[in-house]
Amino acid sequence: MSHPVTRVLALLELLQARPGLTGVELARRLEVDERTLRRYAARLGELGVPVEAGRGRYGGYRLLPGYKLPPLMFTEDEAAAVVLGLVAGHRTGLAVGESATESALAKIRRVLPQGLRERVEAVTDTVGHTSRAVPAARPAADTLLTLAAAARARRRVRLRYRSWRGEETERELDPYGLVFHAGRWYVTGLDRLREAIRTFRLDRVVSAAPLEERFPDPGAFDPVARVVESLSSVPYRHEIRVLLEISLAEARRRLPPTVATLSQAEDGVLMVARAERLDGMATMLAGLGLPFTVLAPDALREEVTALAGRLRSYAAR
Amino acid sequence: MSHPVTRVLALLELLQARPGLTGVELARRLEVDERTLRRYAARLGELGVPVEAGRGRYGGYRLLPGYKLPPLMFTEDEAAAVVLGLVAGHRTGLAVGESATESALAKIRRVLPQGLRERVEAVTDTVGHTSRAVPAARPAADTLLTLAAAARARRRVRLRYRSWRGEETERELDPYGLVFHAGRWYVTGLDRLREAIRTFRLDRVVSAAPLEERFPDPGAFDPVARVVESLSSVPYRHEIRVLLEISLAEARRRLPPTVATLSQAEDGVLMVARAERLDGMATMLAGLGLPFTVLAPDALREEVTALAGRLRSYAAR
DNA sequence: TTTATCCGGACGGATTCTGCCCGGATTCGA
DNA sequence: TCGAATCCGGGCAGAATCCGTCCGGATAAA
Repeated sequence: MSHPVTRVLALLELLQARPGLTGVELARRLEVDERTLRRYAARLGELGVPVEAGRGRYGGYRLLPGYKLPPLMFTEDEAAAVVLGLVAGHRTGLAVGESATESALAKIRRVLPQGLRERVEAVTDTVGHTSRAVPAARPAADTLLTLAAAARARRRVRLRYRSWRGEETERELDPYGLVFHAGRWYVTGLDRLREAIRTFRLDRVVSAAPLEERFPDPGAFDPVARVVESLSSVPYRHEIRVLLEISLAEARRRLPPTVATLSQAEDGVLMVARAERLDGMATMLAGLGLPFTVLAPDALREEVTALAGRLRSYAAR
Repeated sequence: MSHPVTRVLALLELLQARPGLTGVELARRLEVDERTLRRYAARLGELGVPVEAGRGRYGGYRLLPGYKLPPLMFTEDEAAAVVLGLVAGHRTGLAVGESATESALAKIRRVLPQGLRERVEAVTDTVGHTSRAVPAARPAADTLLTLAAAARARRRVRLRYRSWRGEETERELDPYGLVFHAGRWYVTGLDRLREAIRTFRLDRVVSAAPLEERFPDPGAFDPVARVVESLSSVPYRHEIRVLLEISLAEARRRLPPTVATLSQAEDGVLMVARAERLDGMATMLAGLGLPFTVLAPDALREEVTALAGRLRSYAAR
């Protein structure tokens, strides 16, 4: 072991992989005197990588979070897992910070040893998927982090938001929760501009800045249910009410929450939904393959009857 | 800038973030003489982090892949993206190497500066999901990397495999491709033990070692189709053939490949599938909401007719 | 109390670091 | 071909750093 830079990094690597090693052991591994080992530990502290030591029996050294991120000493397996994890996040839409993800990937790929890089690329090149990649619509990492921290701390945020039309508005929001749904990130909470619960897509958030104001605990507010509800509460023309002869649990498994609201009723499950066109609803009901009763509207009964007629004609071909 | 260890790491950080910086610029940023900067570059080389320099106009320094992975100097956004990417991969099942992922996450979390760690944890703690997490069934990173490299290089592998019953077998496989499907990784290829195409789950692979033998290009072999087929080629009772009045692209969007095989025909799309029960198939066809012609079997026509009758009665309630 | 662990200043000899000097090599575009 | 812009590395001398050794002391847990 020839040089201090080498040894200091080796110490960092040992401590990242194995918190709690003793000074004797670390000195042995680095082939230095214990006093020197202590100097290296101090050196890491000067680098912004504080090292804490427990004294006495069962003592040893471990890294503490510092004011900055230290060099990360990954093994090859870990680096591969990181690359594939980033790629996976990208594919599913769960990745955040397009630029942060891309630059992290670039940094790793640039220095991946040849053999490992080929193996990792073989995975990404050869793997086939049976489900489609999610179209890109990702929030900046900072937006997500800021809103999550604000939601947890119950702090109001000032939100600059760009609507689908391109208009920018600024408002204050009490963020109640974050939801990941169908490849997109949403924040839902009390919009102080409208004094109503609103849901926003994070990829449309231009900026989010925490304010000093706190908001009270929203109690049993369910962000997931709320996002799903707001996504489905487009003012469709028809309100539909159908009684399904099925259990509530099974209905929940079969029907996406974005499609209908389900509740237990006397003779089955009450499904309440909205639809622009009733023929599509008739088709969906037929596709459930179970007995149902149309409570409203009458026009849906007619659509179901018409569908039955069509099926009859198809079978007769 | 006080100390050589500090400066060498600062150089590494600069080069990871900005390949191509000139010696003059790097020396300025590190507040050292250019000659010293050159010495630092050489020092990185000694650390196993080779630095290449382009001479002449538009020259500059950049990192090369070395024989080992260097310390990775991530920004806070990048680290957050890595953590969230790993968590995303874990959730979707696309993550590999349970232990590699966990240890990489542990390494980062241990040293994330307080503020950033809280923000990242706020995300993972507060986010709600509308789709379910995939149950864990992940291959070791090494297994995946080895098989992918072998598939690409068309090298046979010796596979030790544990069946669902717990029996271990050893065989040689010509891996044609890897597929990720429904939260699981599969490899498909020519099983030299059976001399037939077989599909294996990677989480059941005990070990995979590349051999010297090469295998010929499998030509137009489609690993995705094959995996899907082998997963669905349970010997269902009925073969079904239906002509759908729809485009092939739309059919592919509406019908999961695990359900049916689709091909372009003269008057629409030919759907070939297998089913144990025809009433379920009738229901599915009704749920497509488009005209169709049952080519076979006759019993399916009867089931469609029966479904039409049932729908008629529901509408009459 | 005992055992096992970490702590840090001081010293002196050995080694390394650094800026400066300098002649040389290599790209690229006009 | 030339000029501009870039990298290269040995040598020198003064400054800085490294390292083992020494040592008295502090801290946990059983």
